[in-house]
Amino acid sequence: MGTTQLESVPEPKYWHLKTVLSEALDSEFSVGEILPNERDLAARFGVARATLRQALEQLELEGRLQRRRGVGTTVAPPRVGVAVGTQQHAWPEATGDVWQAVDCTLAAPPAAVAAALETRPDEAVYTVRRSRVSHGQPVAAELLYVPESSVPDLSAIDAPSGPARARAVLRELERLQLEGRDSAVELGSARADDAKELDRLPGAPVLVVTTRFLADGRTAALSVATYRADTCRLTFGDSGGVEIHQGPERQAS
Amino acid sequence: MGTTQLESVPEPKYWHLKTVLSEALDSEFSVGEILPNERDLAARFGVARATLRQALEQLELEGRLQRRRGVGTTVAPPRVGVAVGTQQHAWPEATGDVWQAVDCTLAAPPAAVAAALETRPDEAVYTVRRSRVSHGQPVAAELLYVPESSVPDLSAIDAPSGPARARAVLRELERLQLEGRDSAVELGSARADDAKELDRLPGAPVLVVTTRFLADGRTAALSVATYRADTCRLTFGDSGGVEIHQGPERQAS
DNA sequence: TAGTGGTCTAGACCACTCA
DNA sequence: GAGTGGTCTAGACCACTAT
Repeated sequence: MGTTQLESVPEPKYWHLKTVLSEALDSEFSVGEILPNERDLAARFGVARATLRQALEQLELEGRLQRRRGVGTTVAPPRVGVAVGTQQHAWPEATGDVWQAVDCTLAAPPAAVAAALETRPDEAVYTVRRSRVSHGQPVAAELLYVPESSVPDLSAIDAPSGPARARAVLRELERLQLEGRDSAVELGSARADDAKELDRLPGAPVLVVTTRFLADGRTAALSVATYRADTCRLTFGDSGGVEIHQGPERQAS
Repeated sequence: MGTTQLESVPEPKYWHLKTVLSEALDSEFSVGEILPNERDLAARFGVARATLRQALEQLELEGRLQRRRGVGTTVAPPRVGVAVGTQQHAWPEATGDVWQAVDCTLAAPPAAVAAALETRPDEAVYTVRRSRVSHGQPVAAELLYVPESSVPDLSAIDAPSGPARARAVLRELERLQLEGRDSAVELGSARADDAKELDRLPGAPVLVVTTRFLADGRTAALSVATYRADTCRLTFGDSGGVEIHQGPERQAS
């Protein structure tokens, strides 16, 4: 057969498409610009819409695109670097403007949380819900679990409800001598409640940062923070963190 | 039609499927067990294969499943915790068995790397390729960029080729006084070469850890490590890192 | 109401693994 | 060669946003 070039390893169409689009984004589009709609793009490249969508999904996963139902697909700005655990021995900041307390409940925690906290499954635990905003966009939703025994001086009277109670718990927590912290990062998909708070659809890819705060020789608090994977770059360590935007990515094929 | 329950917020089928499958995995399957094939599963749940696949993809993203072409879908073991930057002031280990040197070249680096290294774009940089294995599985592929000026005493004679040269570069690097390191974690998709090394298909989700090593008041080396997102939990900090496996995940709906 | 992305279907063929 | 997951098509309808 007179195929022009016999590809030894035939690249999937969507993969090739992704490369082409990626280069077009670099050279022909600027941040915030709206792309043609999916039906037009698919027709232009001569593929089915599902195939085009596979390419767009990857580009969205890599933080190059932003898609919103009813609106369209736009070129995403570079990922924002969010500091995570810069200070090895700092409590989750109660004040400052990065985290905003949303709510606080007192109840028995999920079994997995109780295990990580090394509390009895029936011991009541404060669950503080916070959200983090950066550059005007919501970037993370956090659940902070604080065993009642970590904040013994907190009385229900001090903390009547909601955000006020959350702040009271955080204030009490800071009185403890923090000895260290452990973190872990893994990929997850947004639960319905987190997705809503992050302005994404359920199932959207997120980076889950689990942090254990150690004080008095035990786990004094546990934070499970869910970051938008499409828009965030988590930075650790002394200073700001490295930014490498690989630019036009050439496929080795 | 006599639909049993009129869902006020109709959950997508694939989302509901994912929940059902997730529960089945918890209660009826054990690690390593093979699931029925996709065509059978789709028929059993009364959905198109594409819809079923959407659910499976999510579960794979969350590290619950492992799929291999030509073989089948199996229940994945819990994610392995891999230590990343446990020691704030440690060079990338040259010895030890976690990282294995694969290759080493000396050439002008990509522009983005040169910028992060603060070298002239034409300055030659050693590119050390290493792979990391954990529990017998490849978990990460790394490119370590070391400017020639960081290892001035290295001569071509010391390092004839391949892995030997890579080890020589690492040895020289360790002689510098390390002042600190910066890391950043973000979501990416595997390039073709990394995918091959990680035993995944191109485009597979990966956690990209970019680390800058500081010595002599400048960036002495830059590491770009690509971790399998499906099998890895990256741990930072003093000790091992937290493990929270949420178990059966109840959807708030 | 028009236009967007999100979901879903019922097929088809391909690339790969393994007996 | 049989069976698996991976890719692709050409439709359809739905949920959401803006006007």
